[in-house]
Amino acid sequence: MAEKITPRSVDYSQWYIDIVLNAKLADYSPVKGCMVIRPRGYAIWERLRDELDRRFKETGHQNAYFPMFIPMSFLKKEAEHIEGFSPELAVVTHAGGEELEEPLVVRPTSETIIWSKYRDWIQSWRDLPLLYNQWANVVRWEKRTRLFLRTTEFLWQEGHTAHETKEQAVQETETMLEVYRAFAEEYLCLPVIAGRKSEAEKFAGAVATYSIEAMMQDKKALQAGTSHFLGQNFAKAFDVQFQTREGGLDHVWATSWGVSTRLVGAIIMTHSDDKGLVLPPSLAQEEIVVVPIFKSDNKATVLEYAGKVVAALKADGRRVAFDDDDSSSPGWKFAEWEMRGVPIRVEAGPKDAASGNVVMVRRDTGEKTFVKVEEAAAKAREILAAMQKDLLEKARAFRDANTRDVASLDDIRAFYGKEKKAKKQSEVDGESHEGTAEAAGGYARGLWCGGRECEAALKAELKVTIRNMPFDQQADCEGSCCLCGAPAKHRAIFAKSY
RNA sequence: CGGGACGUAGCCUAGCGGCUAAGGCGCCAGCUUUGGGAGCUGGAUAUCGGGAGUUCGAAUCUCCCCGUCCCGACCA
Repeated sequence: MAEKITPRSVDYSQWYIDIVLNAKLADYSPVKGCMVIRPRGYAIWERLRDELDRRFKETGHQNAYFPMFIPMSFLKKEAEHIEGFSPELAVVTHAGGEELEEPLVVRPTSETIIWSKYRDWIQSWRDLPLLYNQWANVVRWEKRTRLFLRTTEFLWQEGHTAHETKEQAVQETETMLEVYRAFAEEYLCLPVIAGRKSEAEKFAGAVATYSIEAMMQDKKALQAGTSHFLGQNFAKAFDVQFQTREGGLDHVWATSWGVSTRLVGAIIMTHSDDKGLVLPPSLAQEEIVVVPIFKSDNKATVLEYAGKVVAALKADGRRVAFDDDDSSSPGWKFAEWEMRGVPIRVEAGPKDAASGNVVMVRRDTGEKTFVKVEEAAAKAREILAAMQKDLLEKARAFRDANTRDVASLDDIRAFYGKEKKAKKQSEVDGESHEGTAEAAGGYARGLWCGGRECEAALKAELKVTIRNMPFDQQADCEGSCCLCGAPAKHRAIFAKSY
């Protein structure tokens, strides 16, 4: 059979699409830019969602649900907000066979409808803080879509909190970004950089936006989560005031924060290879697949043996698939389960049954281990734990190897200019051989003055933008802006991004 | 939203104005097989993306629309 997955070295975009479609994570819908999330894809989202939800509850948040239809007038109450979102709104003008008096916007985000209710619910400082989250779908009419990464409709969570003081709201913004950072690294094996967004990149209506940024295998950055300090902007727009401890009146301070199904795309693009999906064990629908290898004359023996292995693994708490289908060959099954990203494959055949072993194969490294059957459960646990750790470290090493300190615009040009040469070279060669490692680019780290102009100029010239200003790298920012030479204020990460 | 490419069975592809739209993969049945995508025999599956037009005749030519991919613009 023909190779199903386009190698990364040939066409990174096509590789990504091939994985999503062939691993049956998602499919296209009849409506442009929308996607159907299939069970294997949704399972990843479910696991991710459940763990994140647990972490939200642990930090004192509650879930609620607000409607998807928002009166158009609500969005107009916050000037920057409507300006930022209006190009991508879907609007309902007719319902029940009649034209509506006021058009309804299908939510692109829920700040406005939520704040319209917070106005009713918040009277006193005793009502604060209000720490709500909702899991929902949102719609943004995107011009250019990509499965999971940018779709017209997507699933996400949006936290919306209200606080008594500015300090508390800022604290909440930072706390939630830290929840995202820890979650991304521990659970998704995505090494991320937590930092503050530039003015140009911040959320429409926010005072400050923070993000976690991940690097994909093509060295482009992907914003994996955001947390916004909204100041009193929405409280003022929706007139949400409360009585302070001192008896005065003040507008409440707000935050919002979210991650979306885009994370599924980030996971795919960070860990997977040319054989298919690679998943962190934490997210895998099945941690282990057991493939019995039998002939017709030993089928019963082998199946019984393999069945015992399955039982032992399940008894140890593992999520196990048992592929005892007799119509496809072992080789087929191996390839198929690798495509699906199952972390461990256990092979159990007649030779193993005779020797009391099984073969354990690790998805990310391909490493084969012969294990005594009574040690299989312990060994599986060990491999899964190692894989969870190694995937993060491998991604971190890749990122660090593709991060460079820059001091001038020429440094940046050289950093990304190489990529152009590499592309031209590969065009000459007809095909490139090395995979993504050959392309230049990645994160450029340098001092920045904070000015909008030099950031915009950089974007215009190289399509490189400021991803964020890492929290842990703001000490010692003396020097000049690597873009314009003015006195620097921050240290920023520059990169091409999704 | 502009430029380009593409759309033929579940998937990939041939056919590019003329007879009943062809092949591979997959699928179904049976036999045989199974340690890295097996084999044989038989079988089913196509409003040729949709619509309109040109023509004696359209998968094939023209126009419009829809969708996917790539480039650009845009993008909390």
